[in-house]
Amino acid sequence: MGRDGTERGGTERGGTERGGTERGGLPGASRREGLPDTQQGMRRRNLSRVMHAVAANGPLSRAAVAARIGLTRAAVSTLVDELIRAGLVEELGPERPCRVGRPGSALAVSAQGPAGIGAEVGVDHLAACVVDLRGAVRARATRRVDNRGRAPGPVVTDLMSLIRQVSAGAEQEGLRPAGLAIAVPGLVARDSHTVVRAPNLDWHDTDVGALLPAELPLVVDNEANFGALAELWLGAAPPADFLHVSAEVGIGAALVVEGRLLRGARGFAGELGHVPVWPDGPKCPCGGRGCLEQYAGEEAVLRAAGLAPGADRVELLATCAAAGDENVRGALREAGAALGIALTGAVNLLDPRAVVLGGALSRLAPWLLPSLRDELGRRIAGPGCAVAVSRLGPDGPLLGAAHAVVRSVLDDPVGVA
Amino acid sequence: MGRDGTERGGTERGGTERGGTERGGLPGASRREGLPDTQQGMRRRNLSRVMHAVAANGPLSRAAVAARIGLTRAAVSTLVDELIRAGLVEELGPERPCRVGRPGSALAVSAQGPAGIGAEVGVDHLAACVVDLRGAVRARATRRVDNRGRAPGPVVTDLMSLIRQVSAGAEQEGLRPAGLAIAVPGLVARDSHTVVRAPNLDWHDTDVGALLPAELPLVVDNEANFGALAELWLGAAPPADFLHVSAEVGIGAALVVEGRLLRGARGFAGELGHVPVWPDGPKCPCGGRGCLEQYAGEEAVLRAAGLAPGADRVELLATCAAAGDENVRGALREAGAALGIALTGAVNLLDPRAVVLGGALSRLAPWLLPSLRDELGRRIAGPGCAVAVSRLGPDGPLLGAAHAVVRSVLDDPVGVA
DNA sequence: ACTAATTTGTCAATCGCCATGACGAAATAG
DNA sequence: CTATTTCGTCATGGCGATTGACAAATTAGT
Repeated sequence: MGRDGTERGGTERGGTERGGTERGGLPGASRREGLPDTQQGMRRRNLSRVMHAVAANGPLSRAAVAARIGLTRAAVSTLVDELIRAGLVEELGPERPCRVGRPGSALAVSAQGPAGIGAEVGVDHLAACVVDLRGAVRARATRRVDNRGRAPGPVVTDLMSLIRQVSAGAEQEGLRPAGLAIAVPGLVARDSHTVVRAPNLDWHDTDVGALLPAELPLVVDNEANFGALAELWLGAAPPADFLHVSAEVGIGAALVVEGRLLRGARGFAGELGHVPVWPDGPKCPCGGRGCLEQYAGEEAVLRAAGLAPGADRVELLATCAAAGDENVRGALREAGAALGIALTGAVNLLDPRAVVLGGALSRLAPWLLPSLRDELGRRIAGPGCAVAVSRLGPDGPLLGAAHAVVRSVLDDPVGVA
Repeated sequence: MGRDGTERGGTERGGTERGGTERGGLPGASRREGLPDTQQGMRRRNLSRVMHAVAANGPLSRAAVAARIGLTRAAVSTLVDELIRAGLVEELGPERPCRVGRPGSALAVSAQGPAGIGAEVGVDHLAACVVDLRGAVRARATRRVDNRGRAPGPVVTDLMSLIRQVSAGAEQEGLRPAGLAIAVPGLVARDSHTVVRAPNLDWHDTDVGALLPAELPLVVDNEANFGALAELWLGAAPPADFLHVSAEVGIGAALVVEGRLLRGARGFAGELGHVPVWPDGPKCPCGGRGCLEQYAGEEAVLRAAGLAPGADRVELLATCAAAGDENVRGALREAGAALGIALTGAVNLLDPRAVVLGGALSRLAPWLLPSLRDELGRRIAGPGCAVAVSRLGPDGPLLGAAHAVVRSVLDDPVGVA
């Protein structure tokens, strides 16, 4: 995939580099006070605005872009020229004249330019996909593997072969991989490629970046985070402030505030699974008692339902519940109630505009929602908070990862001219 | 005819008006996709950077400012000239030469320029103060009044007389009030001056702005929010990510993320007092059961301690506990444990770098902390989270309000002509 | 004491980027 | 066929930061 790899190798893109200035108490420590504002920065931001406008609002003429982002037509012309020369935007030809006046020439983000590669390490599958700048999935591959307790090396090797497969297919279509984002079911240290712990994989302090060939800019993050970003970018009517709850084996949450992900000081935010629900409840491996996972975690629900852990546990639960199994329905009802109690705390604390259930929860939503909404509605004063179910379901994290790369290109189109 | 109307009617684009219409920014300028990036904006941001650098890091020479913010000395020179002409920065004279080379001339933010007025409506007091650009409190006035159940009109009238008193004093010293910020013990709707509800004052949907002469730019916000900002700006070794917990009558929290306050979609974030601790506990006026306030709220603690509500309840608790009253100590121990459980959820969810106890909690911290830390430490896996006590104590909200005005001047120095 | 070295603040010249206003081009309306 | 409207581009200008040079003020070295 290294056709133009050198071109992008130099610059660090994708926002991870920013911020985080150590606010050490010492006066001499904080050297830089934010980055200086120079004309190049202005240019970059305006290029980004053009990209976002064109990417988000279909084909657009230069004049329409200018009106939308508040610059003059002349300025937009030069910006668009630069983007076309960089292969990020292409001219589709004259617009259909529907109003009086000369028709503009339609612009769209390139379908041949850079593309984002998303990958996912699940507990029992691996997946990879390629998404182009327009947001279309151009290639995709999945493989069922039980990764429980498997060493990181072989897992990443397998994943890499999937990645090579999809990116080879994409390159044949003229796409150029611009970055790789990997979703993992575990905690990832902030601004790093290190999986601090992934209980279901039994990984600890694993530097995923060190296991991969350093061909592309890499991002590694929690699957719940990528799932939330997918909901933000691809969801039906996305509010910019919501709490995304997902469950694979553990229960994770991701909070989106003003269109940005809240990661926490160390990157560990979103551990909804270990919020205390019944403080004197059963012991939890985390050290606490009565954590949400003891009531709504996969294992707890299976046990309460009287089912043995099988191959596809979530599907098993769903089919049993759909068939009317009262044990299963009761277990899901209880899980929903526990979720509702934990979410009450979260909603009181964060005032999101909505709570979105993703991942396995979206599959089980029909049986979780009544008791969840009941607890939430009873306990929360005031206007309350909408509870919605994600359309994306289990695809969220993978799509979110690929789109994260695409967004990083939109955010800074001119990595290197 | 319709220059805008035709544009809208003709096209068939699926009007995806982005949700973020109500961006909190001061100037209207709500263009379609964020505001355009023009040279004036660059100038404004760089003026702001100079102001922040000079304000934060003591007297500084132009060269030092340039090195710190990454601009050239020449550019900083013109920026500083403009700030001096505007009366926001003043030249203190030649620096003491400690290194080789020509000594610079020290710059500091003006002590005679604009100043921020902070005011506070407490349940049993009113206060106002004036803070200059250097952060010094230049005037201050407090008055003990029992505001419980008093109508907003008279309360605001009394507060206004305090405000006039301090601002008259400040004007005699050459200060010019640049804005007014009022801290109230209740929920304030986002980007408004309306107190949606303040249970202890018995205010509902009260537009404080309408009760005040519109002399100055006004900000109204929750006292917990201002307290957290005070901690951020004035605290000992302030991390940029922390959870500030304060209690006056209710229990409020404010979350600071990357140096910014998280307000929530409606501005109601931080309702820690109504996080469920024991889901089947006693009923709470909010509608829930077993909310934190039922265990750690002022009333609950007084009841558990066997004390009658008196004049200064917090002080009463503190003196009894200090005297060794076992009933009081036990009540505070229980309250601390409940706080610890609620904070476990919050910390798991948000991963702050620290939890800071402010307001009345800082006074009672010696008796709350042991059980609080115990619960938190037992339940939270991983690196845990520091628990600190605010130095500011009850002064936090008032100082935070005044400083909020000062910060707004630093953030946009030329806006205040 | 005198010179060399270093740092500061400022000035003139230049470059980058966007705004302005005018123009030809391409469509519709009458 | 002409008037009107809108689009894209060009030349010009303004604004803001950079570059490079210089005088001023201080320390270091002999």
